Amino acid sequence: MIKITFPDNSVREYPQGTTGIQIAESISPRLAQDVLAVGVNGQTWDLTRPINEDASVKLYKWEDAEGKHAFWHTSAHLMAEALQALYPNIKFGIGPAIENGFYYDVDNEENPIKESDLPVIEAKMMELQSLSEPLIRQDVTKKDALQLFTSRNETYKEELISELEDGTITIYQQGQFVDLCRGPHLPNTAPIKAIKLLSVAGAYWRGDETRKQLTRIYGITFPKKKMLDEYLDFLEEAKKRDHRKLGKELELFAFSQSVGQGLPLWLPKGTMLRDLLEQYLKKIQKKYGYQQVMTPHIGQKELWITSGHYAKYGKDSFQPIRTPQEGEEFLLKPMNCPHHCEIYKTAPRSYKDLPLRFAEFGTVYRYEQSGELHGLTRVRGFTQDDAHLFCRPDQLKDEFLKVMDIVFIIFNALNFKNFEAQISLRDPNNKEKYIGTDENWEKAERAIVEACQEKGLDAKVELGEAAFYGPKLDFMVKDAIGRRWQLGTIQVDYNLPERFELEYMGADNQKHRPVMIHRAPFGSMERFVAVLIEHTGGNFPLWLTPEQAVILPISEKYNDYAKKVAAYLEENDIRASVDDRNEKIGRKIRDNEVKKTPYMLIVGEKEAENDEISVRKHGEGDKGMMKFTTFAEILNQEVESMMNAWQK
RNA sequence: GCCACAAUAGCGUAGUUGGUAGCGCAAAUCAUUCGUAAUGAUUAGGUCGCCGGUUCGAGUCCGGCUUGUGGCUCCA
Repeated sequence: MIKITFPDNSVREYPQGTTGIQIAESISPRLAQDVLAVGVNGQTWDLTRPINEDASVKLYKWEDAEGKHAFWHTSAHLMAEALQALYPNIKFGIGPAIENGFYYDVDNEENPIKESDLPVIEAKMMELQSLSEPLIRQDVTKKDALQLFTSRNETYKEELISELEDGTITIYQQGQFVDLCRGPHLPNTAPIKAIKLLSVAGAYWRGDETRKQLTRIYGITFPKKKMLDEYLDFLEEAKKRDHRKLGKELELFAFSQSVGQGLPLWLPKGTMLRDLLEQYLKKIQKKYGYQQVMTPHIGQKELWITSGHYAKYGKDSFQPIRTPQEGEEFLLKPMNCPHHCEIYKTAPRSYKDLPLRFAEFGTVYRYEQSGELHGLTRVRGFTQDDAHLFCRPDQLKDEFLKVMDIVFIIFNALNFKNFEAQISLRDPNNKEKYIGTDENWEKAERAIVEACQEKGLDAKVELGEAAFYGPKLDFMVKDAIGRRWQLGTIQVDYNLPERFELEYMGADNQKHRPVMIHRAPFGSMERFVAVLIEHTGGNFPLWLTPEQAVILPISEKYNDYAKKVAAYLEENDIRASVDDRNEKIGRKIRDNEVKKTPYMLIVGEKEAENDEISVRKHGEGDKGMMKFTTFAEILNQEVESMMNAWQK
């Protein structure tokens, strides 16, 4: 007998070789039906794999990430089985479960899979699923595995196997389909009741641009048809929050083919929103000792040769601007750091002057690959809420922590609760990609890791994701359909101060090198606004919304009174307008609900007599009458408290 | 940049064997002067993204380009 420990620490005895599914059956038939995989001493196993020693066991259902993972991984195999049945010469790459569903990379050489083929593949999957074929796990030697997949002409699998260690190789078979696979899987395909193949895409083999591009087929499956319908509904709903759609509907920004790809035009309302965000951050930065600076949009090419950016990005960027002067070349600035370094150098600095914090909403231009452009989140011209902090080494951690505070203030004000933090460090195996000494890198990386620890911030560490001049701490927020975008960023840099020969005079009367922090709490105004639109669905907080109130006269007879109210509100810094169209009140209300204006102020005979308004709140309805002066006071108080919450 | 898909009026869209473009909203005009999610009528608006080809004839078929969408790669 073996002892099985459950998550609640209860222990039961089972015969040696008991499987996860048998354990589930011993507890309840319902559980046996719902269970998808089993955790054995922290590893996820197949339900049919015998457990031969004492173990702590957790049964995973659909609600558990591990359960979904096994479900979707098996679905990927089911799709592969269907593909093989339909296209006998198809070759398989990899086919994992992902956050929402699964994919398989395939190579159907002469006849690549197209979107129009998906329904046929789906139908075949259904057909095979109805057979409820078992997935059979088998340990194999490297030799046998190579032989098996070579005989099947699976060249991609051969490559994968050749890199594996003998004795660790397992294969899974269901029906005619055999796959190199670590597992775990469902016992059989029976639970996969609802199937939807979503899209096809090109994907480079092993993520390497220089290698062959395979066809990646994305799909998702569920144990119930209803769950699939709900998921598809969710995707439909998410489309309504797409910032590109709302940006157009709410007249925030636009693109023009004549202006160029990835070069957004900010419309009046979008500009208002962006301005308000900038003012908010400026106010915070002022409190935190920043000084605003302004620098030109271009600079001599030599600036970026000095910084190292030209060597790394020069040929893939907007090309230099020439002048009538032979040999003179300027670059559109792709970042603000060199300019800010030059500001630092305008005066001799003393250790007493530091830290210096130069902030600028700096517009930069980067020639992103055409395929990368995406709404406002990835553009070729954008404005960073940039600042560069120059400090003494002993001030670094404190400065870094204060920058983190600003990021948290911003995220908090806009209700970004589910952000993820990522520490991006050097790839230790690929150091030639980076500039600067090992010593400086280690100092910088340590500073970030320690700052996160001090703040109790649970940050994921990613190797190889650092900028070429220094490590960074990034804050990522998801968009409406779950794509992650980097917003705030904080970077520690020992390298640029050296390249620009920045100095300060220490208390010891010796010259020292300052440390630099690059930081942008929003990241870029464009991307931040994009993610904000998707988070709010266009229902912006009152302090930020371009139009806070609209006055709706019942008929044209009350237009003059409406204008009087509007003038008062404007005098009191409230953004309001009059809807004086010749329409019925019901129509005006509807249109302004659709425009998501927070307050509708309805005025007719009753209101005009007493300097009153009828207040209607967006999404809530009629709030009754009040003096318009009272309304202005209440609204301004609300805005005030929202904008100053961070100071408490 | 690569793979797949798409592009019809300001916006959203119909147009299924190729036969000369509809609809809704918005706009303009007129009537109506209205009390909490769409008043009615009339009018105007389209070289069907661009260039080329096939054809008696192309929104529709073919090729190239541009722009966009979903991914891959990239992201200072």
